[in-house]
Amino acid sequence: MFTACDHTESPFRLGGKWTAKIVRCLEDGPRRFSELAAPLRGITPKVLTETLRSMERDGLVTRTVGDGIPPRVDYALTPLGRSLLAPMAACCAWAAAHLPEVEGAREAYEQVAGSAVR
Amino acid sequence: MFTACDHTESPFRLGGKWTAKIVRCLEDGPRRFSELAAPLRGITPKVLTETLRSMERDGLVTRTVGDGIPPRVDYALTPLGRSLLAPMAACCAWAAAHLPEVEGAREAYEQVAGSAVR
DNA sequence: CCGTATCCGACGCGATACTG
DNA sequence: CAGTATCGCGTCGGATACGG
Repeated sequence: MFTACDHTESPFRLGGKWTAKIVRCLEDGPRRFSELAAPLRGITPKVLTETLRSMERDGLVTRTVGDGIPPRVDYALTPLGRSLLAPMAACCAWAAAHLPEVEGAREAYEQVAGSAVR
Repeated sequence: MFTACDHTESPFRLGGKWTAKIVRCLEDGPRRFSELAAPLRGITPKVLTETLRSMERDGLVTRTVGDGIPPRVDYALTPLGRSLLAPMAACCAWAAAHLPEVEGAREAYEQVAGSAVR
């Protein structure tokens, strides 16, 4: 999703299940691994690691490791990642505003589909 | 992706591979099935049908069937679907503007990862 | 022209358990 | 604390062929 607008193919997609939420969690500053996991309820450490790695790979976040016991790792948005905040906020606002409409449309559609079968 | 911003779970995601492109294809008015398939190079009829159905289900597009030979079916954005254009344009603009950066970051990351292994 | 039917591989995501 | 190691399953997307 959200490749360039000219219908060319692009190898990167921003559509991971958790990506948007992680960006927003990092909006107000760096967060530790466990600080990210807490608000993202239900995410497993494996998936959180995977997602953060791919975001790091794409230049959206940085990963800084502190040396000590216990370990401390901080994740932070890069300027590139920060530039994502505005467009993503627009989409999030859309979702928040129109979720009820979508759900209503779904219910209405189920009615029609259900009656069509019978 | 792009559920409500409050970290609640939501059953709907806008992250289909072709959804965004279809919305933009419909921006300037209704399009027939084949008119959609043409610019979306590589999409199979099955997937196009599936995607359009789910968008119809969510109230984003309408499907109007003309009676005649050959058959004619037009797809058009609903007001709800049209309201998606603005936020999506923001994301598409981001992608267009920052795609090179992301690709650069990927190459740089490959360098590091590759040298780390060896 | 506008789809449907079938089959299938790949990947995303999760559960669970374990480690430096 | 911050991960890694395995395993598994469901969904998404694609190839191909056929139908009204």
